[in-house]
Amino acid sequence: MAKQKIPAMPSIRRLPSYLYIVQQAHQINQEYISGTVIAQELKLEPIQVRKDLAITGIVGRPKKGYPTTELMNAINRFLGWDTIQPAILVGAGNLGTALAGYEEFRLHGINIFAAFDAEKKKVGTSIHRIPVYPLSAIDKQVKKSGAKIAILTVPSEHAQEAANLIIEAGITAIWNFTNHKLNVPDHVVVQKEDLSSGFAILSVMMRNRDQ
Amino acid sequence: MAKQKIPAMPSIRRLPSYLYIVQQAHQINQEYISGTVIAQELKLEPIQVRKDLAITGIVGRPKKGYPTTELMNAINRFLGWDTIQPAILVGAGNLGTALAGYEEFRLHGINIFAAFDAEKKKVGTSIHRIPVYPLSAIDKQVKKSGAKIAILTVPSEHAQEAANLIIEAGITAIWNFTNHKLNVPDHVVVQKEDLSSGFAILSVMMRNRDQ
DNA sequence: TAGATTGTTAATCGATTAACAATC
DNA sequence: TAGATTGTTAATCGATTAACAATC
Repeated sequence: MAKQKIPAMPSIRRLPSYLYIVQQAHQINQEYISGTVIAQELKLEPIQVRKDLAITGIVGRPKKGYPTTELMNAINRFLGWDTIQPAILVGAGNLGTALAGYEEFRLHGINIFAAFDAEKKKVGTSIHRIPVYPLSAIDKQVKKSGAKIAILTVPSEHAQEAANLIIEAGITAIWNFTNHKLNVPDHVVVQKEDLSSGFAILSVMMRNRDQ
Repeated sequence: MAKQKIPAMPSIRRLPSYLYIVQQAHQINQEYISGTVIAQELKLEPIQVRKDLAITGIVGRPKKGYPTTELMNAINRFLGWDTIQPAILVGAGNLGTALAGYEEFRLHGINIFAAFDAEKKKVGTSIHRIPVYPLSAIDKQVKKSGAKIAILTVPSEHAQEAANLIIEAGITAIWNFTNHKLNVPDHVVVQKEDLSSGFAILSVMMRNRDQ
Protein backbone atom coordinates (compact mmCIF):
# COMPACT_ATOMS: atom_id res chain seq x y z
CA MET A 1 0.00 0.00 0.00
CA ALA A 2 1.07 3.57 -0.60
CA LYS A 3 0.76 4.37 3.08
CA GLN A 4 1.12 1.27 5.12
CA LYS A 5 1.00 0.94 8.87
CA ILE A 6 4.33 -0.43 9.85
CA PRO A 7 4.97 -1.11 13.48
CA ALA A 8 7.14 1.29 15.47
CA MET A 9 8.50 3.49 12.69
CA PRO A 10 10.73 5.46 15.08
CA SER A 11 12.29 2.22 16.32
CA ILE A 12 13.02 1.07 12.78
CA ARG A 13 14.64 4.42 12.04
CA ARG A 14 17.05 3.89 14.92
CA LEU A 15 18.07 0.36 14.00
CA PRO A 16 20.70 1.38 11.42
CA SER A 17 22.53 3.50 14.00
CA TYR A 18 22.58 0.56 16.38
CA LEU A 19 23.91 -1.61 13.58
CA TYR A 20 26.71 0.87 12.99
CA ILE A 21 27.76 0.78 16.64
CA VAL A 22 27.54 -3.00 16.86
CA GLN A 23 29.61 -3.41 13.72
CA GLN A 24 32.32 -1.24 15.25
CA ALA A 25 32.30 -3.34 18.41
CA HIS A 26 32.40 -6.50 16.32
CA GLN A 27 35.40 -5.25 14.36
CA ILE A 28 37.45 -4.87 17.51
CA ASN A 29 36.48 -8.42 18.48
CA GLN A 30 34.01 -7.64 21.22
CA GLU A 31 31.87 -10.69 21.77
CA TYR A 32 29.10 -8.86 23.60
CA ILE A 33 27.71 -5.35 23.70
CA SER A 34 25.13 -4.12 26.19
CA GLY A 35 22.15 -1.89 25.50
CA THR A 36 23.60 0.45 28.09
CA VAL A 37 26.78 0.93 26.06
CA ILE A 38 24.92 1.42 22.79
CA ALA A 39 22.71 3.98 24.52
CA GLN A 40 25.71 5.88 25.87
CA GLU A 41 27.29 6.00 22.44
CA LEU A 42 24.14 7.43 20.85
CA LYS A 43 22.95 9.48 23.83
CA LEU A 44 19.72 7.54 24.12
CA GLU A 45 18.03 5.84 27.05
CA PRO A 46 19.09 2.21 27.64
CA ILE A 47 15.48 1.12 27.95
CA GLN A 48 14.77 2.55 24.50
CA VAL A 49 17.64 0.62 22.96
CA ARG A 50 16.45 -2.62 24.58
CA LYS A 51 12.87 -2.08 23.41
CA ASP A 52 14.02 -1.28 19.89
CA LEU A 53 16.33 -4.28 19.66
CA ALA A 54 13.56 -6.56 20.91
CA ILE A 55 11.63 -6.10 17.65
CA THR A 56 14.44 -7.82 15.74
CA GLY A 57 13.95 -10.93 17.85
CA ILE A 58 17.42 -10.80 19.40
CA VAL A 59 17.72 -12.23 22.91
CA GLY A 60 20.37 -10.77 25.18
CA ARG A 61 22.07 -12.20 28.23
CA PRO A 62 21.68 -10.57 31.62
CA LYS A 63 24.94 -9.07 32.81
CA LYS A 64 26.69 -9.54 29.42
CA GLY A 65 24.49 -7.86 26.86
CA TYR A 66 23.86 -8.92 23.28
CA PRO A 67 26.22 -11.17 21.28
CA THR A 68 27.60 -8.82 18.60
CA THR A 69 27.58 -11.29 15.72
CA GLU A 70 24.05 -12.45 16.44
CA LEU A 71 22.84 -8.90 16.91
CA MET A 72 24.28 -7.77 13.57
CA ASN A 73 22.62 -10.72 11.90
CA ALA A 74 19.31 -10.08 13.66
CA ILE A 75 19.17 -6.43 12.61
CA ASN A 76 20.24 -7.18 9.05
CA ARG A 77 17.71 -9.99 8.79
CA PHE A 78 14.91 -7.87 10.23
CA LEU A 79 15.63 -5.10 7.73
CA GLY A 80 16.01 -7.54 4.85
CA TRP A 81 19.57 -6.36 4.39
CA ASP A 82 20.89 -9.91 4.30
CA THR A 83 19.84 -10.44 0.69
CA ILE A 84 21.05 -8.63 -2.39
CA GLN A 85 18.35 -6.78 -4.32
CA PRO A 86 18.74 -5.37 -7.81
CA ALA A 87 17.80 -1.70 -7.99
CA ILE A 88 17.65 1.01 -10.62
CA LEU A 89 18.58 4.65 -10.37
CA VAL A 90 16.24 7.05 -12.16
CA GLY A 91 17.86 10.43 -12.70
CA ALA A 92 21.63 10.56 -13.09
CA GLY A 93 22.13 14.14 -11.89
CA ASN A 94 24.20 15.35 -8.96
CA LEU A 95 22.34 13.55 -6.23
CA GLY A 96 21.79 10.41 -8.27
CA THR A 97 25.47 10.20 -9.10
CA ALA A 98 26.38 10.64 -5.44
CA LEU A 99 24.01 7.90 -4.34
CA ALA A 100 25.30 5.60 -7.08
CA GLY A 101 28.76 5.98 -5.59
CA TYR A 102 27.65 5.44 -2.01
CA GLU A 103 29.49 2.22 -1.20
CA GLU A 104 27.60 1.74 2.03
CA PHE A 105 24.40 0.89 0.19
CA ARG A 106 26.01 -2.39 -0.78
CA LEU A 107 25.92 -3.33 2.90
CA HIS A 108 22.18 -2.82 2.78
CA GLY A 109 21.79 -5.25 -0.06
CA ILE A 110 21.16 -2.61 -2.69
CA ASN A 111 22.75 -3.41 -6.03
CA ILE A 112 22.28 -0.56 -8.48
CA PHE A 113 22.90 -2.14 -11.87
CA ALA A 114 21.45 0.52 -14.17
CA ALA A 115 20.81 4.24 -14.25
CA PHE A 116 18.40 6.14 -16.46
CA ASP A 117 18.35 9.75 -17.55
CA ALA A 118 16.34 11.95 -19.87
CA GLU A 119 19.40 13.89 -21.02
CA LYS A 120 20.72 12.47 -24.27
CA LYS A 121 24.31 13.45 -23.58
CA LYS A 122 24.37 11.32 -20.44
CA VAL A 123 23.05 8.21 -22.17
CA GLY A 124 25.85 5.80 -23.02
CA THR A 125 28.16 7.13 -20.32
CA SER A 126 28.51 5.52 -16.92
CA ILE A 127 28.50 6.80 -13.34
CA HIS A 128 30.58 4.87 -10.84
CA ARG A 129 30.67 1.96 -13.29
CA ILE A 130 26.89 1.94 -13.64
CA PRO A 131 25.72 2.34 -17.26
CA VAL A 132 23.31 5.17 -18.03
CA TYR A 133 20.38 4.31 -20.32
CA PRO A 134 17.61 6.40 -21.84
CA LEU A 135 14.25 6.41 -20.03
CA SER A 136 12.86 4.34 -22.87
CA ALA A 137 15.06 1.44 -21.75
CA ILE A 138 13.50 1.24 -18.28
CA ASP A 139 10.84 -1.29 -19.19
CA LYS A 140 13.23 -3.75 -20.73
CA GLN A 141 15.88 -3.44 -18.01
CA VAL A 142 13.43 -3.77 -15.15
CA LYS A 143 11.68 -6.77 -16.64
CA LYS A 144 14.96 -8.47 -17.54
CA SER A 145 16.42 -8.05 -14.06
CA GLY A 146 13.25 -8.44 -12.03
CA ALA A 147 14.26 -5.32 -10.07
CA LYS A 148 11.65 -4.15 -7.59
CA ILE A 149 13.46 -1.13 -6.11
CA ALA A 150 14.02 2.26 -7.71
CA ILE A 151 15.90 5.27 -6.40
CA LEU A 152 14.20 8.35 -7.78
CA THR A 153 16.43 11.41 -8.19
CA VAL A 154 14.90 13.22 -11.15
CA PRO A 155 13.93 16.91 -10.93
CA SER A 156 10.78 17.22 -8.80
CA GLU A 157 8.71 18.46 -11.74
CA HIS A 158 9.21 15.14 -13.51
CA ALA A 159 8.87 12.91 -10.47
CA GLN A 160 5.31 11.77 -11.12
CA GLU A 161 5.81 10.89 -14.79
CA ALA A 162 9.02 9.04 -13.96
CA ALA A 163 7.19 7.17 -11.20
CA ASN A 164 4.41 6.18 -13.59
CA LEU A 165 7.01 4.87 -16.01
CA ILE A 166 8.88 2.70 -13.54
CA ILE A 167 5.72 1.37 -11.88
CA GLU A 168 4.45 0.40 -15.30
CA ALA A 169 7.70 -1.52 -15.81
CA GLY A 170 7.26 -3.46 -12.57
CA ILE A 171 8.93 -1.42 -9.81
CA THR A 172 7.08 -1.79 -6.49
CA ALA A 173 9.30 0.13 -4.07
CA ILE A 174 10.39 3.71 -4.65
CA TRP A 175 12.96 5.61 -2.65
CA ASN A 176 11.82 9.11 -3.49
CA PHE A 177 14.40 11.90 -3.22
CA THR A 178 12.25 14.49 -4.98
CA ASN A 179 10.03 17.07 -3.35
CA HIS A 180 6.99 15.64 -4.99
CA LYS A 181 4.51 13.49 -3.09
CA LEU A 182 3.91 10.63 -5.48
CA ASN A 183 0.56 9.19 -6.44
CA VAL A 184 1.01 5.44 -6.65
CA PRO A 185 -1.19 2.33 -6.74
CA ASP A 186 -1.75 0.35 -3.56
CA HIS A 187 0.84 -2.31 -4.23
CA VAL A 188 3.69 0.22 -4.45
CA VAL A 189 5.50 1.43 -1.34
CA VAL A 190 7.21 4.81 -1.28
CA GLN A 191 9.73 6.25 1.14
CA LYS A 192 10.09 9.99 0.73
CA GLU A 193 13.47 11.33 1.71
CA ASP A 194 13.41 15.01 2.43
CA LEU A 195 16.66 16.87 2.93
CA SER A 196 14.76 20.09 3.52
CA SER A 197 13.07 18.57 6.58
CA GLY A 198 16.43 17.94 8.19
CA PHE A 199 17.60 21.45 7.50
CA ALA A 200 14.34 22.83 8.87
CA ILE A 201 15.10 21.13 12.18
CA LEU A 202 18.65 22.50 12.22
CA SER A 203 17.37 25.98 11.41
CA VAL A 204 14.87 25.96 14.25
CA MET A 205 17.44 24.54 16.68
CA MET A 206 19.77 27.41 15.79
CA ARG A 207 17.07 30.00 16.27
CA ASN A 208 15.92 28.49 19.57
CA ARG A 209 19.44 28.48 20.92
CA ASP A 210 20.09 32.07 19.88
CA GLN A 211 16.73 33.10 21.38
CA MET B 1 22.87 22.51 23.30
CA ALA B 2 23.77 19.29 21.56
CA LYS B 3 20.31 17.90 22.19
CA GLN B 4 17.82 20.66 22.56
CA LYS B 5 14.14 20.41 23.18
CA ILE B 6 12.52 22.04 20.22
CA PRO B 7 8.77 22.23 20.09
CA ALA B 8 6.87 19.86 17.83
CA MET B 9 9.71 18.33 15.83
CA PRO B 10 7.32 16.34 13.61
CA SER B 11 5.45 19.52 12.73
CA ILE B 12 8.67 21.30 11.79
CA ARG B 13 9.65 18.37 9.58
CA ARG B 14 6.41 18.76 7.64
CA LEU B 15 6.67 22.50 7.10
CA PRO B 16 8.99 22.26 4.05
CA SER B 17 6.51 20.03 2.22
CA TYR B 18 3.74 22.56 2.92
CA LEU B 19 6.01 25.27 1.62
CA TYR B 20 6.55 23.33 -1.59
CA ILE B 21 2.80 23.00 -2.18
CA VAL B 22 2.09 26.62 -1.36
CA GLN B 23 4.85 27.80 -3.70
CA GLN B 24 3.27 25.81 -6.51
CA ALA B 25 -0.12 27.37 -5.79
CA HIS B 26 1.48 30.81 -5.65
CA GLN B 27 3.15 30.29 -9.01
CA ILE B 28 -0.17 29.70 -10.71
CA ASN B 29 -1.48 32.89 -9.09
CA GLN B 30 -3.72 31.36 -6.48
CA GLU B 31 -4.38 33.95 -3.85
CA TYR B 32 -5.54 31.52 -1.19
CA ILE B 33 -4.95 27.88 -0.36
CA SER B 34 -6.89 25.93 2.26
CA GLY B 35 -5.48 23.45 4.76
CA THR B 36 -7.89 20.94 3.27
CA VAL B 37 -6.29 21.23 -0.16
CA ILE B 38 -2.74 21.01 1.22
CA ALA B 39 -3.76 17.93 3.19
CA GLN B 40 -5.26 16.28 0.11
CA GLU B 41 -2.09 16.92 -1.86
CA LEU B 42 0.10 15.34 0.82
CA LYS B 43 -2.35 12.71 2.02
CA LEU B 44 -2.47 14.11 5.51
CA GLU B 45 -5.35 15.08 7.79
CA PRO B 46 -6.58 18.68 7.37
CA ILE B 47 -6.52 19.23 11.12
CA GLN B 48 -2.85 18.26 11.21
CA VAL B 49 -2.01 20.78 8.50
CA ARG B 50 -3.88 23.53 10.35
CA LYS B 51 -2.17 22.70 13.65
CA ASP B 52 1.22 22.65 11.99
CA LEU B 53 0.72 25.92 10.16
CA ALA B 54 -0.43 27.57 13.38
CA ILE B 55 3.10 27.37 14.82
CA THR B 56 4.34 29.73 12.11
CA GLY B 57 1.90 32.38 13.34
CA ILE B 58 -0.07 32.47 10.09
CA VAL B 59 -3.76 33.34 10.41
CA GLY B 60 -6.15 31.95 7.84
CA ARG B 61 -9.56 33.09 6.74
CA PRO B 62 -12.60 30.91 7.26
CA LYS B 63 -14.00 29.68 3.97
CA LYS B 64 -11.02 30.92 1.93
CA GLY B 65 -7.96 29.39 3.53
CA TYR B 66 -4.50 30.92 3.90
CA PRO B 67 -3.18 33.75 1.71
CA THR B 68 -0.41 32.05 -0.31
CA THR B 69 2.08 34.93 -0.23
CA GLU B 70 1.70 35.47 3.49
CA LEU B 71 1.89 31.74 4.19
CA MET B 72 5.12 31.37 2.20
CA ASN B 73 6.59 34.28 4.10
CA ALA B 74 5.41 32.94 7.46
CA ILE B 75 6.96 29.51 6.91
CA ASN B 76 10.20 30.95 5.55
CA ARG B 77 10.43 33.38 8.44
CA PHE B 78 9.69 30.71 11.03
CA LEU B 79 12.42 28.49 9.60
CA GLY B 80 14.86 31.36 9.28
CA TRP B 81 14.99 30.77 5.55
CA ASP B 82 14.38 34.43 4.79
CA THR B 83 17.99 35.38 5.48
CA ILE B 84 21.12 34.27 3.65
CA GLN B 85 23.62 32.38 5.78
CA PRO B 86 27.18 31.61 4.76
CA ALA B 87 27.99 27.90 5.10
CA ILE B 88 30.97 25.65 4.51
CA LEU B 89 31.10 22.17 3.06
CA VAL B 90 33.49 19.79 4.76
CA GLY B 91 34.29 16.78 2.59
CA ALA B 92 34.13 17.24 -1.18
CA GLY B 93 33.39 13.62 -2.07
CA ASN B 94 30.41 12.25 -3.95
CA LEU B 95 27.73 13.33 -1.53
CA GLY B 96 29.39 16.65 -0.74
CA THR B 97 29.65 17.48 -4.42
CA ALA B 98 26.00 16.61 -4.95
CA LEU B 99 24.87 18.78 -2.06
CA ALA B 100 27.07 21.65 -3.29
CA GLY B 101 25.17 21.51 -6.56
CA TYR B 102 21.75 21.34 -4.97
CA GLU B 103 20.25 24.60 -6.18
CA GLU B 104 17.30 24.31 -3.87
CA PHE B 105 19.42 25.01 -0.82
CA ARG B 106 19.68 28.58 -2.00
CA LEU B 107 15.96 28.89 -1.34
CA HIS B 108 16.66 27.92 2.26
CA GLY B 109 19.17 30.69 2.66
CA ILE B 110 22.22 28.41 2.57
CA ASN B 111 25.13 29.96 0.73
CA ILE B 112 28.00 27.48 0.47
CA PHE B 113 31.02 29.64 -0.30
CA ALA B 114 33.84 27.22 0.43
CA ALA B 115 34.53 23.49 0.47
CA PHE B 116 37.31 21.65 2.27
CA ASP B 117 38.88 18.29 1.64
CA ALA B 118 41.74 16.23 3.00
CA GLU B 119 42.69 14.94 -0.46
CA LYS B 120 45.50 17.02 -1.92
CA LYS B 121 44.45 16.45 -5.49
CA LYS B 122 41.07 18.03 -4.85
CA VAL B 123 42.53 21.16 -3.29
CA GLY B 124 42.63 24.04 -5.75
CA THR B 125 39.85 22.64 -7.89
CA SER B 126 36.24 23.71 -7.58
CA ILE B 127 32.91 21.91 -7.37
CA HIS B 128 29.90 23.68 -8.81
CA ARG B 129 31.90 26.93 -8.73
CA ILE B 130 32.75 26.50 -5.05
CA PRO B 131 36.52 26.50 -4.41
CA VAL B 132 38.01 23.52 -2.57
CA TYR B 133 40.54 24.34 0.16
CA PRO B 134 42.70 22.12 2.37
CA LEU B 135 41.41 21.38 5.88
CA SER B 136 44.10 23.67 7.24
CA ALA B 137 42.30 26.63 5.66
CA ILE B 138 39.10 26.07 7.64
CA ASP B 139 40.02 28.31 10.53
CA LYS B 140 40.84 31.31 8.38
CA GLN B 141 37.85 30.93 6.05
CA VAL B 142 35.34 30.46 8.85
CA LYS B 143 36.64 33.40 10.85
CA LYS B 144 36.83 35.64 7.80
CA SER B 145 33.26 34.87 6.72
CA GLY B 146 31.66 34.50 10.12
CA ALA B 147 30.04 31.29 8.88
CA LYS B 148 28.13 29.40 11.55
CA ILE B 149 26.83 26.48 9.50
CA ALA B 150 28.79 23.48 8.21
CA ILE B 151 27.66 20.59 6.06
CA LEU B 152 29.67 17.55 7.08
CA THR B 153 30.19 14.93 4.36
CA VAL B 154 33.55 13.41 5.24
CA PRO B 155 33.98 9.64 5.65
CA SER B 156 32.38 8.55 8.94
CA GLU B 157 35.74 7.55 10.42
CA HIS B 158 36.93 11.14 10.24
CA ALA B 159 33.70 12.79 11.28
CA GLN B 160 34.67 13.51 14.88
CA GLU B 161 38.06 15.03 14.07
CA ALA B 162 36.56 17.14 11.33
CA ALA B 163 33.84 18.28 13.74
CA ASN B 164 36.44 19.26 16.32
CA LEU B 165 38.28 21.27 13.69
CA ILE B 166 35.28 23.26 12.49
CA ILE B 167 33.92 23.86 15.99
CA GLU B 168 37.32 25.19 16.98
CA ALA B 169 37.10 27.58 14.03
CA GLY B 170 33.72 28.90 15.16
CA ILE B 171 31.06 26.72 13.54
CA THR B 172 28.02 26.30 15.80
CA ALA B 173 25.59 24.35 13.61
CA ILE B 174 26.49 21.08 11.91
CA TRP B 175 24.41 19.25 9.34
CA ASN B 176 25.91 15.82 9.79
CA PHE B 177 25.67 13.39 6.87
CA THR B 178 28.05 10.84 8.37
CA ASN B 179 27.12 7.74 10.34
CA HIS B 180 28.96 8.99 13.36
CA LYS B 181 27.14 10.45 16.35
CA LEU B 182 29.17 13.55 17.10
CA ASN B 183 30.37 14.66 20.49
CA VAL B 184 30.00 18.42 20.61
CA PRO B 185 29.98 21.17 23.24
CA ASP B 186 26.67 22.53 24.48
CA HIS B 187 26.60 25.60 22.27
CA VAL B 188 26.75 23.55 19.06
CA VAL B 189 23.62 22.12 17.46
CA VAL B 190 23.78 19.04 15.26
CA GLN B 191 21.28 17.60 12.85
CA LYS B 192 22.14 14.05 11.86
CA GLU B 193 20.88 13.05 8.46
CA ASP B 194 20.69 9.33 8.03
CA LEU B 195 19.99 7.90 4.60
CA SER B 196 20.14 4.39 6.04
CA SER B 197 17.17 5.15 8.29
CA GLY B 198 15.03 5.97 5.30
CA PHE B 199 16.01 2.82 3.50
CA ALA B 200 15.31 0.80 6.65
CA ILE B 201 11.72 2.05 6.54
CA LEU B 202 11.39 1.19 2.86
CA SER B 203 12.84 -2.26 3.48
CA VAL B 204 10.39 -3.04 6.26
CA MET B 205 7.45 -1.67 4.25
CA MET B 206 8.40 -4.00 1.41
CA ARG B 207 8.65 -6.99 3.72
CA ASN B 208 5.37 -6.19 5.46
CA ARG B 209 3.56 -5.90 2.17
CA ASP B 210 4.97 -9.15 0.82
CA GLN B 211 4.08 -10.87 4.14
C1' DT C 1 -27.76 33.56 3.78
C1' DA C 2 -25.55 28.79 3.79
C1' DG C 3 -21.64 26.32 4.19
C1' DA C 4 -16.72 25.64 3.90
C1' DT C 5 -12.98 26.46 6.62
C1' DT C 6 -10.47 28.14 10.60
C1' DG C 7 -8.75 27.72 15.35
C1' DT C 8 -9.60 26.08 20.05
C1' DT C 9 -10.49 22.79 23.50
C1' DA C 10 -10.91 17.88 24.64
C1' DA C 11 -10.16 12.82 23.64
C1' DT C 12 -7.43 9.28 21.75
C1' DC C 13 -3.59 7.04 20.38
C1' DG C 14 1.11 5.59 20.32
C1' DA C 15 5.80 6.13 21.79
C1' DT C 16 8.88 6.85 25.52
C1' DT C 17 10.10 6.21 30.10
C1' DA C 18 9.83 4.08 34.68
C1' DA C 19 9.64 0.23 37.84
C1' DC C 20 11.02 -4.20 38.88
C1' DA C 21 11.33 -9.23 38.80
C1' DA C 22 14.25 -12.64 36.44
C1' DT C 23 18.84 -14.17 35.36
C1' DC C 24 23.54 -15.32 34.41
C1' DT D 1 27.51 -14.83 45.56
C1' DA D 2 26.60 -9.88 44.19
C1' DG D 3 25.33 -6.94 40.80
C1' DA D 4 24.85 -5.52 36.06
C1' DT D 5 21.77 -6.20 32.58
C1' DT D 6 17.75 -8.09 30.33
C1' DG D 7 12.78 -8.16 29.28
C1' DT D 8 8.06 -7.39 30.90
C1' DT D 9 4.34 -4.83 32.69
C1' DA D 10 2.64 -0.26 34.01
C1' DA D 11 2.84 4.94 33.97
C1' DT D 12 3.83 9.08 31.62
C1' DC D 13 4.34 11.99 28.05
C1' DG D 14 3.57 14.09 23.63
C1' DA D 15 1.55 13.95 19.13
C1' DT D 16 -2.45 13.08 16.45
C1' DT D 17 -7.21 13.16 15.88
C1' DA D 18 -11.95 14.49 17.01
C1' DA D 19 -15.56 17.74 18.15
C1' DC D 20 -17.39 22.08 17.60
C1' DA D 21 -18.10 27.06 18.04
C1' DA D 22 -16.66 31.15 15.42
C1' DT D 23 -16.46 33.43 11.01
C1' DC D 24 -16.33 35.28 6.47
